[in-house]
Amino acid sequence: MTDASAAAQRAASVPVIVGAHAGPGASAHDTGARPDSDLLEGLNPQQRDAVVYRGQALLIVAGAGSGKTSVLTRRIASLLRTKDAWPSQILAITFTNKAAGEMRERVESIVGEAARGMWISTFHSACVRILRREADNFGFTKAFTIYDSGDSRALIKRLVKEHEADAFGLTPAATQSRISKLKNELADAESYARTVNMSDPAERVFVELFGAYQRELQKANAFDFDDLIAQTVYLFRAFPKVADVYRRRFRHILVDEYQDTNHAQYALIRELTRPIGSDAEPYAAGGGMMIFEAEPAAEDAASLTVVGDSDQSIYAFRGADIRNISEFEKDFPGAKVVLLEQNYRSTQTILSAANAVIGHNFDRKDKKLWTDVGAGEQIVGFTGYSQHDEAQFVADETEALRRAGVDYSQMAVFYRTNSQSRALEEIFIRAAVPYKIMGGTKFYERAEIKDALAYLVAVANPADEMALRRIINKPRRGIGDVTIETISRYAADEGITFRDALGNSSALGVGPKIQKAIAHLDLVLAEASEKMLPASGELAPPTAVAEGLQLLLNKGGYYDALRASKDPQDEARVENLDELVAVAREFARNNPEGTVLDFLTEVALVSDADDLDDATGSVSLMTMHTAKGLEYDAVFVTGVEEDLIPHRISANEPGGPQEERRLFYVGITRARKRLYLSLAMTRAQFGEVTVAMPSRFLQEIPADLLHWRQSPGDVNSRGGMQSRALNARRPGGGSGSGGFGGSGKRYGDDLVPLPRREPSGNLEKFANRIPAKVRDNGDMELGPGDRIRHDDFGEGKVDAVTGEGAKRVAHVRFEKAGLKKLLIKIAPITKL
DNA sequence: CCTTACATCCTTTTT
DNA sequence: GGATGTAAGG
Repeated sequence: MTDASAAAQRAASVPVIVGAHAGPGASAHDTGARPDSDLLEGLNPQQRDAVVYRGQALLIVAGAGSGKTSVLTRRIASLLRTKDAWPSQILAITFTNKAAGEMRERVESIVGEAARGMWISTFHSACVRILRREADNFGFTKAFTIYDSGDSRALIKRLVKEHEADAFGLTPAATQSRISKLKNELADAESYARTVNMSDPAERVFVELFGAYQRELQKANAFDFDDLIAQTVYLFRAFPKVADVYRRRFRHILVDEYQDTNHAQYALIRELTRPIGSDAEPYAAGGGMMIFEAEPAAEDAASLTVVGDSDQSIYAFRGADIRNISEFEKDFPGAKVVLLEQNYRSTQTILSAANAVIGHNFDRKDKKLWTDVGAGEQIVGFTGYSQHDEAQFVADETEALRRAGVDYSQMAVFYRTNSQSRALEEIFIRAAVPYKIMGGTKFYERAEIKDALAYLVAVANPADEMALRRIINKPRRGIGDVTIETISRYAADEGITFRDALGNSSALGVGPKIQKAIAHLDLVLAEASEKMLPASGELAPPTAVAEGLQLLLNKGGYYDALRASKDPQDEARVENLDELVAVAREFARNNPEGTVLDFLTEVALVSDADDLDDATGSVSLMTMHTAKGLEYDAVFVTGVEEDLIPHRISANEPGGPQEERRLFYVGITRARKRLYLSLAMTRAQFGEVTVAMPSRFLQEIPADLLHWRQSPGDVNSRGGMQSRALNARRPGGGSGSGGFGGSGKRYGDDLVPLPRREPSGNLEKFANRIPAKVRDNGDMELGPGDRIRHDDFGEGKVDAVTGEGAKRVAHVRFEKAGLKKLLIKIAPITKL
């Protein structure tokens, strides 16, 4: 509501007055010079179109690096400048909170104060805002909390156990992902039950679980991530009057990364862009497309702008439906489509490689990125013997770039799975390269942080029994499962909540020691509650959250327990908790009126990518998923191996290999000037060393674009365990036996055998050819004293053998090369 | 009720 | 290799 008054205030200071609800109409841009002409400077004709178009529906197909963020921000600025919209009429949806923050900043830098009052946020944040306002309408309270995937997994785990559902193959993980998928399709337990054969006991149990899960959430006054969207849609459908409030308010809706929206998000957009008052009468809801009813007053519907690129759709696994974007024109008849193909980010070499790779996806609209900045450097390829060797190459190369004047913050290292970061991290530490891991074991997923937050939840939302159960014995208070069950039964018998039962510790019939512990916990929670949630009408001081948190941790005994512990990790845990308190203080500074709930909401909805990268002066490490939307001068894509990218699991999923290719495409198009593709011949995956094969995607890159610093062939014919990063040998010579994939496994649908391109230069003749087999010495027996010959190092004597099985390492003293460690299974050695 | 030892599963990707 | 779960003993 402050938005509205702020807008009104500004309205007084500008010459053109537009009625409060009279939307666009008489816009200013028909007369004379455009008020937004400065916004169009430096834009190409297509970008211009996208900024100035005014109509019901606009699809901006924005290839990687085509300046879409700039277009989107200028479009918003233009809407404001031309008085086609008030700030409060704009709803812009981005993929991450960070993207939202950046967009807001950029709009503000153009139009200044006038940007206030816009909603620029993620789907999830926007829905929380709406739900908090409307929660009382449908069986929740404003104090609802948000379950992240860990929370809901814990709940599901408990339910699976209670229903003995694992007997039907319903593991917690499987159940969770099925429920999530269904929610993304806007199904609930009842509607799902109608579609399946309920005589199948497994289905019956699943429906039972789904229903129980939902009841538990409601009882706990909590939403999970998927609910935030789906329940908002239900809210709008069940209460058209409420929906109309938001339809009236948001006249211009803009959605970024539209290719990654799922059905629920699509439905939400659909609801918001209906004409006001249009669903006074019921309409066919539920699965699939809804037909746009003949609307009497189409101009009443909000205008919709979506931006996306189907080649960058990488979230199908969590329900993103590429049809949302590919059928946009069908969904919104008369929609205007603008195509942005000129790339302002990368060199032509990088773009050609990207085009070639993505061109292998069939069933896609052909789109070719181009640039006028020139070819630039060749892509560099490197093959390490192990992931450590590969990491060493990356570290050495970052150092070389640094010396050449590239700032660390302009370099990034990508990988497919989070676990790959470990090897990189080890080497980076040793090489003293400053780095920052985005994501990974996330701060807010650490046990101690979750515990601390559970304390806050226990205060802010007493209905949330999960949170209470989590902290009731942390630190150890002697309250185990038996006691918890006792409390739970007592609460049920008395018809009170679990939280209230804690207040009656003397009535529980537990031992005096335990009774005292419960009473103490109850007291601490009550005290914190008083601090953070003053009686209605009063406002808690900004510092209340931070102080309340400290109170809980101190008086609750959490800090003491950690400090008393002799586990060295607990020291780090204390530091993490201190950091959380600091986060709470920071929050208070930015949101003087922020409540505990606001704090918890913010914390629940931050993502890795948000974890702000003022990584000033450090190299960024992240997954390719996290990399979406970012760009760097130099990019290293590591682990370019079969089973990793494309990931092994994707092989059996419909469309899996294609999505993996898009992911790889996203990775390489992040690079501005330099792109490195690296892999390792062996990779330690959960203890065992496995032999890795070069990714099929490497073959899809034209040979003349890729210069192998050390090709898979080099590694195959010559051996060794230490890094070759700095003294890399020339590629070519003697390498490149055999073709690709010979006897190897086959994957998925799209392993297309490529005719080999004739390489342009002789020097790198077979450089891009990928060998089928890696050397394998089988179970070569070696022991101390044995003499061996190594292809590179010559003869030497074995000092010792360590490790087991495939990981056996020989420590060898060579006559010329000195002491080396060799992985016996694959080193190019023969026993003498 | 807590601690320890052993077993098992696992690894995509995330709001 | 790591986290998480189960069984046994204290």
